[in-house]
Amino acid sequence: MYKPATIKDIALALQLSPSTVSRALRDGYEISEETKKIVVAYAKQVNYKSNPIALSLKNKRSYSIGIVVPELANSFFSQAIAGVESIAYEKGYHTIITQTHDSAERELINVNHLAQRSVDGLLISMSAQTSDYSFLKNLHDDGLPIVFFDRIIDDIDTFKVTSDNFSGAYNATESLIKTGRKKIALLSNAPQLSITNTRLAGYMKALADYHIPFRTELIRNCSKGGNDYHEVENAVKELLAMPDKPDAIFVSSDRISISCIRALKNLNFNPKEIAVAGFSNSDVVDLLQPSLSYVRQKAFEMGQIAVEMLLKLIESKYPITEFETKVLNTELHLIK
Amino acid sequence: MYKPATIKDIALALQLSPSTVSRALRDGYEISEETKKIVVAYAKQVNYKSNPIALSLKNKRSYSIGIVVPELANSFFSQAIAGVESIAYEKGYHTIITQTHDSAERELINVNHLAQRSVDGLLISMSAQTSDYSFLKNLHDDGLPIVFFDRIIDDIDTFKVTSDNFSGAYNATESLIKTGRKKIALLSNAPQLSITNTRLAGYMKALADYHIPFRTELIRNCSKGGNDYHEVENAVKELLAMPDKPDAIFVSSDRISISCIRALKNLNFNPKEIAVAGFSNSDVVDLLQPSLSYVRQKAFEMGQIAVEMLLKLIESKYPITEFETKVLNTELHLIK
DNA sequence: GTTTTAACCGGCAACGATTGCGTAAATTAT
DNA sequence: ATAATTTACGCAATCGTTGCCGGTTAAAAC
Repeated sequence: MYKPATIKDIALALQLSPSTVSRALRDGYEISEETKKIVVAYAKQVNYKSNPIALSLKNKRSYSIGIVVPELANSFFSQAIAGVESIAYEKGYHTIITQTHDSAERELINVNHLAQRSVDGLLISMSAQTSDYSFLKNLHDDGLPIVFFDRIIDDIDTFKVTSDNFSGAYNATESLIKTGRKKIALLSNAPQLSITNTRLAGYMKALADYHIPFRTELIRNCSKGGNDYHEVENAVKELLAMPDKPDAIFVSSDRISISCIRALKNLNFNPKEIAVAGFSNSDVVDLLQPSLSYVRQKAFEMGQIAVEMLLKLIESKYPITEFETKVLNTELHLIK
Repeated sequence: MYKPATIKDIALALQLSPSTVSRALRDGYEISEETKKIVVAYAKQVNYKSNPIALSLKNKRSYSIGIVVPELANSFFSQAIAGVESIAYEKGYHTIITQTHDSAERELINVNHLAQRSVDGLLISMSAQTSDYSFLKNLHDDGLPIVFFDRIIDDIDTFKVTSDNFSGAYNATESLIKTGRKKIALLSNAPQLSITNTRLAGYMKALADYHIPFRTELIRNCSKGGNDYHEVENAVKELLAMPDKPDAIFVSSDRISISCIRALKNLNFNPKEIAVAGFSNSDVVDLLQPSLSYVRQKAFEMGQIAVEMLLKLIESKYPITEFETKVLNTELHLIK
């Protein structure tokens, strides 16, 4: 079996006590320079690396942070994770990434696993299908530092960072209106997500500002969040089969934007006939056909900010009671 | 701080010894049914969960496996990871995912971190920029179970799983030839990757079989693996500026396929003028414009097979000396 | 009635690293 | 020359859990 050198091994080989070796390696003041040299040299020779597991057990600190996202295949999340890593590595923390596939059950399992493997803190963007947040609340009450990003929740009082989803949705809707569209459908994600509702509000405000009546029959919730393509295709099909059918679709979810484009293609719809705008952080969204205007979130920055908040929580000597929710603006990219 | 209940806490509360509690919870034969009931009930009440860190320290088993991939944002890898997870969770293992961004340095750091956090084994697809495999070889020689997938290497003797890159490349090239293309350029990844060379061989064989001369000036290595778009754009630009310029491009790398498409669009090239075929597991490749024929790998299955191999290594009582390299076939999707 | 034999449970040590405390020897101060 | 201090190190406990060795009862066997 794989068996790295330990402090005891070194102590035995050098006829010293483990304590002395430990202190020598950490450059303790009570160890003679000569001894230090010997120990350090031998440690290097046998490629000694301190055992993080043992340290975690003793210190209850692991210098690793857990990341929980719905779906790695979603560009937004992989970009956010890259942002997290850029800061975390710099500060000496490692990241442990898990995905929930938008399943509440998997989310519970993953979060508990991370908590028990004593991550020092948790970055989480909630699964679309989670409605019971008590497991997170319990962990948080027990003192586990948690920061929410993107898909945040109200029930837990801590640092949060998300996009200005209201304005993003408003601007996207407005851009459709400005190109003459008046019957704008909305495809959205599961209604228990914070972002779903905020984006709905932005959409409604834009309609109101331009005196376009709000029609509930133009709203479709795809509660499986685009994990089920057929749910989206059916929604699109229904919309386009309406007698007074929409001339545009605003998609308020990243995954569903792509599914919507695919549905329009599969249903052989003329791109001129129906305009699409949607949230998307896909790195190929500009190459898609039918094309769409898209709202891009600052995913990388969001990851960076989230982890900075988390590290503040982790490294604070005293409990923090004043929390902030940061809101990042979005960028609207129009079809050329 | 977050402080879960321990066996000691239970022992103290129930006036028992820690050993008794431990055995009661694991249903040891030497504990009376009555005591077991009491202990189990109390453990449930205080939500006792065994501390995996302590267990790892003691047993040198963590029931977690490390996954190292170049890039999470690459659909191929996120699909493979999903495959790994599907099996791993079922068998009671957790996954710890890290990405290298194709950096040799980051790969070294991540692998060492995983090894020291005592993962029971490692699944790895090599970074494009790694040329020194000694760190892996050392770990492997020390007994750490390792399975390579997709981007495998020859230097280490263990289980491996990859795609039939030769046939994939052959078929894609052949499809271009069959549509009348004769001057087929090749865009490929870093030459130290196994897959790069195998795909090159498939490309060359197809040319040879159809009596098309092989021209080195039509080969371009993008050694940054598509992480640098401009590298790809320049390669495309150069190819298309040649006096006897190619009428088709075969892209032998997932990431670069997308970059190539983007380059052709940015350079305003007529899709009729130049046909493209490439490896891609993107879930939107069928929606891209300019469109391309694409070779799809069985990423999910590859992840499943890789983890099954790894679990065989991990759970085997005796050292395994007979290793297998599994090769999965690919699917060619032609432009409609 | 004495010995065997279960059934049940506790104590100790160990996994690897750290740390407060104790202490011997060496050095300095008086 | 003696006391006070410094230097340099070892001991033992700790984190949570489990394996191993005991030991104490009681019932069963002789």
